[in-house]
Amino acid sequence: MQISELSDRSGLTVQTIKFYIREELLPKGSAASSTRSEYDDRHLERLRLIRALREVGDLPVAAIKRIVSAVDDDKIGMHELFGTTQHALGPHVLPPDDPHWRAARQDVDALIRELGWRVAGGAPARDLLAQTFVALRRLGFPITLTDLRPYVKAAHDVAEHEIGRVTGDAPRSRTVHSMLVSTVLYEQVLTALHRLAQEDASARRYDAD
Amino acid sequence: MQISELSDRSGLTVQTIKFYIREELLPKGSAASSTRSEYDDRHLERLRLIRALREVGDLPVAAIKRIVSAVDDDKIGMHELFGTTQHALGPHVLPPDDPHWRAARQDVDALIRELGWRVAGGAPARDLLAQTFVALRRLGFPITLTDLRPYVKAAHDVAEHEIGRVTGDAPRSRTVHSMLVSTVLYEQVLTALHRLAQEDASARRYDAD
DNA sequence: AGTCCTGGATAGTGTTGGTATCCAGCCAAG
DNA sequence: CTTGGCTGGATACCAACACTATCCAGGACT
Repeated sequence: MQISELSDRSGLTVQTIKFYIREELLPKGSAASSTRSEYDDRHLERLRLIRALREVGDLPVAAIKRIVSAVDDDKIGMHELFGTTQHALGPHVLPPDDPHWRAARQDVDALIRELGWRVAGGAPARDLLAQTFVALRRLGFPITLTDLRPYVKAAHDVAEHEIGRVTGDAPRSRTVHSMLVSTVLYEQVLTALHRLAQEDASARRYDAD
Repeated sequence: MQISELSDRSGLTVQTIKFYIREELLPKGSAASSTRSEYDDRHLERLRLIRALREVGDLPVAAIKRIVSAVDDDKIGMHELFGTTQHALGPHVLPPDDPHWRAARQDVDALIRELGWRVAGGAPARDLLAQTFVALRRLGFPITLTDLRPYVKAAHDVAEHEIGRVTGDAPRSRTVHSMLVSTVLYEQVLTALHRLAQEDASARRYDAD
């Protein structure tokens, strides 16, 4: 397959594919001559993955690079890859050394401990949650455990379902893709449905019609 | 209050505040002299809102501008403001005229109809969901109604809880803030908890320990 | 022989979200 | 009544990001 066919089948321009090769998101094709390379289905599949992570997951190119190099490293186990993905998802802002922030972060840590969840201490999602706690408090809407309960339940139920869906007895590349799909794409599914459900609830509450 | 105090209390630099005034996110202070303006608590509160929408919600400045001008317009009702916020959240990519995409969009519309949800036809979240459908299909993980069920339930439960929490008998500004908080900030809460729950599930599944 | 495509390199583009600087004018402290 | 710091307003500048455009010479197909 030439690069132009790869372009047609992936829906990305030749320039963009070259750019991804330069950035090491996509491996080079095998050189057939000094001015021609051969690409195969693995290149195509990789491009589709990149496109999904970029367009749906809105991940920066640098984050995708970290993910795909973990994907390509056979020594990296599934749970480790999970951690890599979580780091790629962000947030990418490092928390300030602020007393409010430290308190929020401790609240988050306490919550996770209380729930008995096994989550790495350095998981970025801890910071993400702490960040919202700080913002909510600043805006005069402090969050309580009661407020959180429905979210915890929803998150838990959905995650439970997701982990069951990741294929177990399949080639590594399939399992890995299935995991990335679960974390990055289904996160958007949940977000989209959440927004739709909110609009419905708002219509029922405010829009008599 | 001078601008420097506003800066200290909001945690934003003077330059950034000036920038927000230029971009019409924040109204000017009342001119006390040709080189001095007076700011009040409403300015501070507005800045805190802007900061939350930027840093937690990751909304672009232009989107925040649209939100705050809807907030400031007393003629705009709560449900209408909801729609404005949804549009501000995106996605900001307009869908291509592609048969796969149209099919996905029809699936989404059918789903919403089946659920009986009252959602505007032009709601951007429809496109967001359709976009994930297309990507999932392209990656060889087509989504089914069964896959969606837990997400629908989770989204519905959480939204139901949220709409109940929006204060009813309070000054408009408080109600409006409470609505924005529910949509933008609690979306991040749900996302963060989802990621944490996934990591826990992954640890239990893959990381014997 | 001519036309098209290619790999590889380098430079340029548009958007976003601020920063930095400069300039007078003012205001309060000494 | 001067002096030092802060101000509004204007303008310029900047870095990151994700491409996009151009150019080149060397194949390859027709």
